[in-house]
Amino acid sequence: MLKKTTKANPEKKILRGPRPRRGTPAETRERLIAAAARLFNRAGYHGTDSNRIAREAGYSPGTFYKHFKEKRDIFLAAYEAWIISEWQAFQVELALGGEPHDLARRLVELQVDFHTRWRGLRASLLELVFADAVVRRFYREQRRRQLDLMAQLRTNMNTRHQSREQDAVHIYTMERSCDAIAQGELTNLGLDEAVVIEVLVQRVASLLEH
Amino acid sequence: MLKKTTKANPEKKILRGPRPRRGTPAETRERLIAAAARLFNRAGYHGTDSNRIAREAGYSPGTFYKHFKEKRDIFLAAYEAWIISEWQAFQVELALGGEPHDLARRLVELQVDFHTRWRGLRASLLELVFADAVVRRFYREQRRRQLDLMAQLRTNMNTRHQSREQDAVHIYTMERSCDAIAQGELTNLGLDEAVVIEVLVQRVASLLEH
Amino acid sequence: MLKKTTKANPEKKILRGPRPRRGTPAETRERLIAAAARLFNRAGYHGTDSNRIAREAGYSPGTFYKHFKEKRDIFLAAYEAWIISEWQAFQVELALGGEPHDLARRLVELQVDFHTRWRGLRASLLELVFADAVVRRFYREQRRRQLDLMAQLRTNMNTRHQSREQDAVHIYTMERSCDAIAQGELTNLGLDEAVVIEVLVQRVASLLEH
Amino acid sequence: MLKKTTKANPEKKILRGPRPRRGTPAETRERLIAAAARLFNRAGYHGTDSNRIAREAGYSPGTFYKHFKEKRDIFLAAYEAWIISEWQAFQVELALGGEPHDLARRLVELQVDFHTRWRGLRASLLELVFADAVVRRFYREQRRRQLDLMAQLRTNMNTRHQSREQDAVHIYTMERSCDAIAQGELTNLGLDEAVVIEVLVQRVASLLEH
DNA sequence: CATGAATGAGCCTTCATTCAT
DNA sequence: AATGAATGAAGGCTCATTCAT
Repeated sequence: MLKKTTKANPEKKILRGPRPRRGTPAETRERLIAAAARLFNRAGYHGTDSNRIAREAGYSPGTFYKHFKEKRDIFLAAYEAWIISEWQAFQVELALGGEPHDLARRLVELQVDFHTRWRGLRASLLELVFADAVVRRFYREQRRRQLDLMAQLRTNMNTRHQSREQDAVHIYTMERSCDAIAQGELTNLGLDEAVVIEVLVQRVASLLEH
Repeated sequence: MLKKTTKANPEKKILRGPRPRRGTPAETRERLIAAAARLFNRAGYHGTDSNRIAREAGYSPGTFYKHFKEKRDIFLAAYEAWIISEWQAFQVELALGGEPHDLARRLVELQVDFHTRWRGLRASLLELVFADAVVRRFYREQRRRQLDLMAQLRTNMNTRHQSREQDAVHIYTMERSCDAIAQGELTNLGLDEAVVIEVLVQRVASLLEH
Repeated sequence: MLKKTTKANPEKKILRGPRPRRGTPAETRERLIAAAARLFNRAGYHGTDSNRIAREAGYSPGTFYKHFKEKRDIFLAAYEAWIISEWQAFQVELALGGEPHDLARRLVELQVDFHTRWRGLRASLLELVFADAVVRRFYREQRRRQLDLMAQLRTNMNTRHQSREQDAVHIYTMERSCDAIAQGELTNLGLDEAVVIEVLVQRVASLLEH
Repeated sequence: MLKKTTKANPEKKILRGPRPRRGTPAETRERLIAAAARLFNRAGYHGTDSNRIAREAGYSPGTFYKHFKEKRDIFLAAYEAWIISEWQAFQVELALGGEPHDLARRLVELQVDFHTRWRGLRASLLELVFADAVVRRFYREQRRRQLDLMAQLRTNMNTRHQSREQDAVHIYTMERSCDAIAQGELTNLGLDEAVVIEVLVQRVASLLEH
């Protein structure tokens, strides 16, 4: 009753990822998040199970739960990783500056690129935001920052004035269009992605001009 | 005699929906779809189980699977029901006509209304489109019809010329903005929904003008 | 993602109990409770897993959870089954009546017998009463009935007067002694079970005499 | 920068016990046993995990398993610690002597006190004795000593003669009644603990008189 | 046409235990 | 002597789906 007998289970040894064993907790955490991001982007949140994430990162199920209280938490962590990385890349482009139209193009391409690489996570995001209060709160917080940033940019760059509500519509336009490109929707419908991108570039550019 | 222990499903018999029992297959099917739509919109696709749908409609699990090969199928059916109803309402408004700005307002409000009532299904839609090839095909088909309709409208109404790509971006803008309103995102962020709606109305109106 | 592929798992077919398939829910429930009682009495609560209970009853894991919300619930149900059956047997002996000493002996032997057959469940009971608030409430309720019954018997039989507190100590004495016999503790320590039983019989008899 | 996502074990570093680190092996062992006793008495054996015991004592899981081969072993060690301490206290009272009734009262109160402080461990004891052969052997050994002591006391004090079997019943009565008091069962049922204690005192006193 | 009991694969999560440092 | 990251078997529970009536 008390003592567990060990059973041989040879297949359990087949690990997909590398087998790090012993690193700093931070490294392990990062590997888990990276693995989760990969899998979420391949199969979505509901198509990915926590044991598989651990295995993909080269760990066992227990390790997963040493770092994340529940499956949802690693989704949030991966989501955050995406936000941070997209954000940084965005800041880099902004800092580089350039002609409004050029800058706009680079920004749009950046967003398309990120939405493509994170499309699985993004596809799951809406359902989780709808169904899970914790994800919703986190999501709203990101949105708030995004709007704050846009407002601040408008001030700094002395761009065409518009309201936070107009900013929101702009964000939604960009976001949904980039998702469509990322999901291959346009190509699939016989539309020309380049044209859509050009439309988006125009919109962004018109914001950047004073 | 003695206190009864907890029963797992004491409410099993309590059916939420009416208790139709015996009707034409078509009626049964409709009731199931209506029940599914209600539940999907309350808890999302993954938050709704097929037995519960049957129960909500007043049927048993077996009946569910007599009418739908798998859970996904009833999602598609509910999705289709939404599309058709929104579509019809849209046509009615179009037929009523009126001043471009007025018509635009009615159309925007219509879409907001539908997206609000179907927000749970819509929230699940993207993940399913991403993860499931059949849903994806169905979704693409709807999109194609939508684009065809817009193109046709443009011709009929002799409106401002724009490309299918521009139509797509317009659709995305409307869709994502209406979702945000439906999910309560704007209110939650302290934005004024009325202002956003006004922005959308302007965009639609500008399309309706020649 | 959505569709699960069926995997062959031949060993899963090995069921220990009979394979009833389709009976009334009440029958299924009874079989599950009987199986749980058997296993709890063999290995204790923590040494018994819910899947095993289902299998022992001839069902699959899902069936278990159709009838019991959680593992604890079937423990309570088995506990109740024991209480009811011991109770009925006790009433039968009381109704048969007889000489105080004879009756006392039959009652003691009855209790020893029941504690022996239910020793595993009894062994787990205390820990659960301690650790689980729901089990505790249920347990207390049984105790209250037991005390009520003793009080009532005293009145009816016009037996030697004693307080509810004295009743409690009597109950504890009987209970713990019967557990010890049931667990084989006495034999194991080289004591004579018959002598202990005689001591208990004397105590019960002295209560039955006026 | 961005809001941190939930961490599984943010409190991992927060140690409940003092932070001893480095001491003689015997000290470490004692601290672990003390921590285990505390936790077992709070949540029972199955409600306490070995890592938590280590943490509570200010050590790591590895240290735990350096000192105890398995979780069961620390249970036995805590159990033994209780037996020894109760035993010593008992001897002290006996040595103090006094009027039979006074002595009896002190002994009963002593036992109630110990059973109260060790109630979680005691609650788990029966299940472990039932389910685990090693615990069972240990437990039986304690019982044997207890009976031996009683026999010896009877000889020394020239008390009323009774058999080992009668001793056993006496022990069971005391034990189970004290457990009930310790678990709050009596208060919970509206009985008067003081009265029960008085009953027990009478029983012990009658043994101490010649 | 409908039932609903039963299925069983598999997911999430825990926790006793190990071992490289 | 101690650490603590990592393990992995296994348990509780769910839910899409089937099938005998």
